[in-house]
Amino acid sequence: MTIKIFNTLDNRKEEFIPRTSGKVEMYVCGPTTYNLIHLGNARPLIVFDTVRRFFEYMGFTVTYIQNFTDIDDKIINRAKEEKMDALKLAEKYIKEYYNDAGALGVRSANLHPKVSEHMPEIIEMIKSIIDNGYAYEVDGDVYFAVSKFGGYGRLSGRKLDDMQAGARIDVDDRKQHPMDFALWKSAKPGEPFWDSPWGQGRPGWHIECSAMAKKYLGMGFDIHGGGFDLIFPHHENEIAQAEACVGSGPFAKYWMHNGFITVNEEKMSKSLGNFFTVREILEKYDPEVVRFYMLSTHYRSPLDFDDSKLEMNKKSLARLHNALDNLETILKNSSLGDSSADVGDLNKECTKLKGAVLKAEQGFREAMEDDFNTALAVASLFDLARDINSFIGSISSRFGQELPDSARQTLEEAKDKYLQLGGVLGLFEKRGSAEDGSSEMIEKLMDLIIDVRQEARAKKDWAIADAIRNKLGELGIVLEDSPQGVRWKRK
RNA sequence: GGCGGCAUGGCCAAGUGGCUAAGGCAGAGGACUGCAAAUCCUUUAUCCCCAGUUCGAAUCUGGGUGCCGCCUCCA
Repeated sequence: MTIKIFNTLDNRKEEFIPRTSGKVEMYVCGPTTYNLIHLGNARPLIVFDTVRRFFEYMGFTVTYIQNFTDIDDKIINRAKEEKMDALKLAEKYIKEYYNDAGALGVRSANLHPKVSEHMPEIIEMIKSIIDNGYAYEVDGDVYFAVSKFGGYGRLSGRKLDDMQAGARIDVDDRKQHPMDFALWKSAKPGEPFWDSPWGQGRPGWHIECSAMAKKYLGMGFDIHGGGFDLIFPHHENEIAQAEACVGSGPFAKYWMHNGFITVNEEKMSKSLGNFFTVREILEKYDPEVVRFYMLSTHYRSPLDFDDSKLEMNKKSLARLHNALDNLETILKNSSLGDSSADVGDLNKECTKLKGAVLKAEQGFREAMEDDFNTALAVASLFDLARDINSFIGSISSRFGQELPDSARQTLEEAKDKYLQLGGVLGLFEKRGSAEDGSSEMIEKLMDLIIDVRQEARAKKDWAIADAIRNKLGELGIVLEDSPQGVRWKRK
């Protein structure tokens, strides 16, 4: 087993060697909680959640940390608009985060540290950086001196001199170097603040991740992830801060970055009117479709959203679900039959499906081991779906609803593996639906309706049978008379 | 201006030197079915252009064209 990861630090795929055998420690930059999360936020969540699931599938124990930036200019501004306390506002959107992320099948991290709860660590870190000569204070602000830090620019492949030429920002003349960035910002009147050796203020954006990752994972942890746009300056700065604080590196061994999301081929922005929150998308599409779509392309490639692509993926995903439905239908509706007939061919077919299961699992694993190639892994799932469907078709045409024991066992195994592999991608999970007993009642009612219709069909009373099916269709329920039995599902 | 990425069938998307260029969606034909659905089978590409390296390239090199991202506390 060799897992390869494309490491932004060296710009190539590298073999993954964990710091501690059998364990993976990863830190992923979480959202700034000033609004509902949008599609762009959703991609790293889904990508790294999947990375985490794959490591677990491979037997690793994963420690997954994802922060919340709950102190930030955007939060402060928004809080002013809403005449609300900044931290309360952040708290509100953290709750909303769990709602949306959960819908997308993103599991909670082992820890979700917040900036506001790590002031002592952040201040300590800034002090160390100053003591080590990598930062300086000006009028209550503290800046990191990029020219003092030799490795600055390694992650993003930039040189300080090149960046000066193209800098478009107004240069603050209190900075020693135009690229110097704030570690601590003095508070303006009315803004939230914390006491520090440099007066009242709050941390700069970059220092939080360095401080929290270092606290919970220590220097030299395995994987640091985030969106492409964070490479510079955020992650570049994180490295500089952490390594300047400790006096040595590396901060993290593997840096992973997911590609950007566009909507109708354009970057999402409020001014273009193509800015979508996760919640808006989920009003129109099942979260599983969104997740499936995000995983149908390699995580480093750009990904474009529009309705036609989501519709397409909805149909693709339905195919995977149909195979699962086919499995469940035949296992539910069949009784054990006499397997003495045709046993030779049956054994051959069972062996064939078992082989297909193994092949799919191997293909899936190899795809994922190669820098988490989910697009290729999905293909293994489709292959397996086809093999399962073929097997079911062949078996049921031969044995009807009397399923020989060996066939049942083979199907159970295939189903387990199919669910497991889908689960690595976060698919096929049943979520939501409160356990209030109503779903059980619906099941029973549907069984009743189907029985009545089956009686009509037995008498070849197609008018009644079709009327029932059509009426149900109007209610959004689809009936399918498969050879393995009748099944229903919501549209 | 600096740095980086991308260009594969109608659409989406794997593949980075060599068996028949994955998989999905859409389309066509067939099987099954009371019909419908689901399912199965068959079918659709020489990989943006030019030049080169090589026995051999979608895959490497050079040039061209087009698109995109970062350099703005935007994931």
